[in-house]
Amino acid sequence: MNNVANDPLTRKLSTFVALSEVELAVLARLHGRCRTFKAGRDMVHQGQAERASYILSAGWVCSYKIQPDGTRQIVDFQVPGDFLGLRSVLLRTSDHSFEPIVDIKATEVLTSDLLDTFARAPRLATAILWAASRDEAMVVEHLVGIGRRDADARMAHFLLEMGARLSLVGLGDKQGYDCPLTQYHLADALGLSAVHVNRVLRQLREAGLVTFRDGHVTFEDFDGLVKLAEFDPAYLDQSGPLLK
Amino acid sequence: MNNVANDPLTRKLSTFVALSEVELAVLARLHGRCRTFKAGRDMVHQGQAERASYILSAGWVCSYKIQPDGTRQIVDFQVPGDFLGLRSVLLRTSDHSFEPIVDIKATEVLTSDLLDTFARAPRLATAILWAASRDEAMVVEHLVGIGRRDADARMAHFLLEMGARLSLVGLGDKQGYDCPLTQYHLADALGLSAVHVNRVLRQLREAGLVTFRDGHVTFEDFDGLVKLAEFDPAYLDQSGPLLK
DNA sequence: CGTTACATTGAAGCTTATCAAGTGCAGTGG
DNA sequence: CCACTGCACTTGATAAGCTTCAATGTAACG
Repeated sequence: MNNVANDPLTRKLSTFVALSEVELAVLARLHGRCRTFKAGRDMVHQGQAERASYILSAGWVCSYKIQPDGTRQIVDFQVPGDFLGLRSVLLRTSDHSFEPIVDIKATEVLTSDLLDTFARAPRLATAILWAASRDEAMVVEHLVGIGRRDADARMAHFLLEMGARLSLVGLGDKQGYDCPLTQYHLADALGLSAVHVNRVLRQLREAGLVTFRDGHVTFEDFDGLVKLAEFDPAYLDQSGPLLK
Repeated sequence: MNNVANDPLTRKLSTFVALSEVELAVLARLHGRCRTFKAGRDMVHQGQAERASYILSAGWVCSYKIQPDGTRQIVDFQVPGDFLGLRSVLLRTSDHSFEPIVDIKATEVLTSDLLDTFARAPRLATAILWAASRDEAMVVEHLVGIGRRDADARMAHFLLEMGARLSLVGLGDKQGYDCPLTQYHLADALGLSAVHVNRVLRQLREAGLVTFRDGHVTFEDFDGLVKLAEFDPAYLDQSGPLLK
């Protein structure tokens, strides 16, 4: 369980409520077996009945759905401190798949332990539900982006959101962040073709707004990007440490 | 609180777990003041800090987000038995707005009562979390539709989903259902223009699949529509009473 | 009976997809 | 060490799908 205070989930939940020693201990006990997963190999498969969820401690994961015609829609990315599969523990089958984008570390959380926590540490439970609500708000914002923003704004918004999320756990700032995604991941997430993703990235780069290259996102003109994307981070509910 | 057993929410939750007398009583007590809202007048406004959520007992509501440029994305529709604003009770501000599509009836649920219920009736709490998980799964499927389905399949999928959801609370079947939406609602929900919605509806009608007219959806060729939409209702997690 | 809200249709044009070809680079095995 | 392979990225040409603009139709309502 190592140093709980510096664990990314603890860090994230602490922006919502200050947790007591006791609550931190309950949270620590929630962390089960620590497992590693290889990049590219699915952890959970669509349609599979899954009894546990995970807390991601290192690396990036994406959750996605495959269509019968083979096209893929990435629903969300998970970064350190995020839950994996929290939504589907209560559903009879997982409605989506998880793919580690790089080699990752995650600890298992048993559904029974989770429900126990709800009865025994209500404040912690509230914090976990807050995180889940925030996750859903991100999916909603993603939906809005795909439905109503053009490709440029969509990309800009996405890059800004990931920056804000990563900065919350200390993995990014207003300069930029490390990002292991390929242009294919971006395409599957944003509902675009990989070819078009390439063109959009070029435009943003040539406009001097942002550079996506060699696994790193560099913000060249942060405010300009915010304006293009009409990015309002209210939905992330992290009024404190936004991008510094 | 009238006849709880026939209340649409009770009916919905019962497809997940059989609730005991005691749990039904707690659920009944959760229902606060019954209120009515006029069609078209917003109930909750984006950015507003909201302390309560609602249980919808009659009528249709949509939840949506407005973009700075004025375009609107409808995130989901709520029908009788659905919660309203459950996701945002824990967030500091509501991240979206609610508009009643017709005159509706809804009962208020206080956040404090809700959290109490979690501690006092764990099985009921699980059922409520199940409903919330299912709502999120619907948003995810909506995201997939907008990102990866063409306009025809998107429309077909939407009409089928609403049919399945309504049949769960006894308001629809394999023949069709009453639907108070305008083509503008459909456009805002599906990420299309109203003009294109009109054309798509015409195509589906002329192909002998569905008719959307005068506030009523009529399935003319249910299986054909399922095939076109590649509709797999697994995500709705309502294995029992799907469309009859 | 004019007004308003919703539905319908045509025409033109833009955004994005698809197809096709080619570059650059890291890893692998001879 | 070098050819070979595979993957990610890049670019151009063409075309589809959908939007926008504009006009018209239709039913309900005060």
